[in-house]
Amino acid sequence: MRPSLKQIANALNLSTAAVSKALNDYPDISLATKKIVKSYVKKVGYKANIQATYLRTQKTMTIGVILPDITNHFFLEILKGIMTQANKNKYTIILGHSKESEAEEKKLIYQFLQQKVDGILMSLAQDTSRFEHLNKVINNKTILVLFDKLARTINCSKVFVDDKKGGFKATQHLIKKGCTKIAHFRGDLNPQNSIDRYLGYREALSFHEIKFDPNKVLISRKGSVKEGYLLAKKLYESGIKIDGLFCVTDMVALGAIRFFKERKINVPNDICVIGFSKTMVGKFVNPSLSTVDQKASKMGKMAMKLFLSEEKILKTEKRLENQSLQLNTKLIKRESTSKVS
Amino acid sequence: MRPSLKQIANALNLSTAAVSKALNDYPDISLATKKIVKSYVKKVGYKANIQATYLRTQKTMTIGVILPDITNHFFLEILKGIMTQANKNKYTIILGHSKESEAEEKKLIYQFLQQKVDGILMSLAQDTSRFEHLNKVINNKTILVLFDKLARTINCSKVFVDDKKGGFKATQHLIKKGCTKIAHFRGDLNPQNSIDRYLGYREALSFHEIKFDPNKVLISRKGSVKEGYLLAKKLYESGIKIDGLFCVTDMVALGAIRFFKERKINVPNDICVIGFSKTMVGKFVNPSLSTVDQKASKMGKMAMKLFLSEEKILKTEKRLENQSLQLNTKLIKRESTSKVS
DNA sequence: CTGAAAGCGCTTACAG
DNA sequence: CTGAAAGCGCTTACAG
Repeated sequence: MRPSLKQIANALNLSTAAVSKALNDYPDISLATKKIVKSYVKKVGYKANIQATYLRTQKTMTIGVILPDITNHFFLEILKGIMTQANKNKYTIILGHSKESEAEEKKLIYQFLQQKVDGILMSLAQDTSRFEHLNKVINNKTILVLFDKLARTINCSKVFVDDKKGGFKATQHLIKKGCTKIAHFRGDLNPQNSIDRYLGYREALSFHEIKFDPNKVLISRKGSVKEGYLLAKKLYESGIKIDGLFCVTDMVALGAIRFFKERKINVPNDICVIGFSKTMVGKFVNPSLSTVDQKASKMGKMAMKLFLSEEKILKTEKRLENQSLQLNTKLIKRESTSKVS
Repeated sequence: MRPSLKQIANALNLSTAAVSKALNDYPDISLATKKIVKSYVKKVGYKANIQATYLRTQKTMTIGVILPDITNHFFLEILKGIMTQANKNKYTIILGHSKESEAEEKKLIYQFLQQKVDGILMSLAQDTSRFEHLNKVINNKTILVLFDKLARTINCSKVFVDDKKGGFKATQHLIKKGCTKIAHFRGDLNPQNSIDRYLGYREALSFHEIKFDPNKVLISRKGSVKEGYLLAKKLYESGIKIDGLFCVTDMVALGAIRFFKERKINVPNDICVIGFSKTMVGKFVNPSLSTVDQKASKMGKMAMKLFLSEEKILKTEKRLENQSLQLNTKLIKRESTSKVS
């Protein structure tokens, strides 16, 4: 059994108050007693009971993290970033998995609030369209940091990727490789990310004075390999000719490439293909897949840093800053676009 | 602000004791009051404060999970299994990442014990060779469940894959495809898993009366793609001829295949290759990779179930059962072994 | 069937 | 500089 404060106090012939104050470096305790207390505590390995401490201080040193898809490599890199940063600052992570469902997300948030987490770091589920549960967090004075999938209208701190610039980079890369008939398999109309990637695509076209052709834009609802395959097929059978393709995710790109292979269309020589997200697989497939890296681990790190910063402001100034942070993407050039132009 | 027990009691003109008992279904409270209390509580959305409850009951309804590698898809599937099962039973998961380091693992365990988790579910770090920290968990009467990477000697509940049978299946599959000169890139000598896969390999050979040739067994320390490549190269340059290859992980197999491709050695026609673990990539590469599925999600589910079962036994009989559970693997046949024999 | 009281392990205003 | 006492929000033996 771990010793209690009382036991320490008894052993040292001090009051629990004195021991507690010594441990927490109160200025009104003599240096001598502090030394005695600290060395004894170290010896017996005493640590304050977190739950008991909470009852007085209302701080649990716990962060709730909600991920929409726990098997998605991108979110795991984010989680890794969060955890590394959290550990450094003595925070504990409790993990929730919304499975892309708004209902699950809601449940998790209520659970976290009940557990009195100091903050919630999360990415919204695909599903999420109403935001009362998020406002509940804010009204509860719990710090909320949204990362990646988020809604601009929510009043909290945010970290997100500059998807528009990312889409621009991807498209421009194709243009520089000599592509002029560039298709785009975009994501669903709802999450901001896919809209922004699409806007980046359009901007790159107009910047390089290539006429936009709505027939070359198809929508992938789930962003899956299968959809990529089917969209490529649809485009091919419609007779529209292309020499470049920018896909909203790596998975969609992989599906498209699979279709092109079947039809003996060479990637990259006949069609250059680029994805988005830098998933694990892209490096191993043949041809290896060019993509846009979102720097997931950094996103996690920044989300946690935003939390820490907000926490500090909250403590000293009793208010929140609600900072927004936009991260840059990085173009990863690989075989699927390595045509000599 | 969430209401407290006291506020509920005041509003209902009852004592806090009565309200608490009603909520926890004590038999000595009238059905009528229970109804009143419960409906009121539901209306105002009261939930008992977890930390305060803990102080009395010593139950935190929290499970600590330690993963050696948080970006490894296999562990994430396990985590998914654990979480689904945990949620069903109202448990919260706090997550630790040991990064394959014994020191980190130790720290996390001490942190979890301090946080008074009800149980710890973990897979050992590659690094871990001493077990005091695990014994500390056991002595602390905290339930310990080890999954996947474990040490047989530790006195706790365990879930693991039947690696030997898995290795047997993989090797036998090659044999059935007509391979007779089968190499094995095995894992390091330390973790039990790679030893068992190796033993399965040997058993399959001897079962099918193929002479074992130690020169066909090479060791991959880290199980990486690069090592697979280098081992394949080494074997090739040594002049030893093979027509089948069983690798300790999918990554090693991928590396080997990359080398064979470079040398225009056809997989599967010249050499059949099979991996182990069913990583994401295997499905997308060309040729797609045959492998042995470890059913990670089931492993997580079972780990959590073992915990629940131990918890029940601990509560009623004040002792632990320390159950061991061995899971079966499943052969996944894909292109890398689809030679017609 | 219900309530008063003690106590889980801490922190902190207050008194000295 | 140190200690006695109250209290955070619950549960539970005990009394009635």
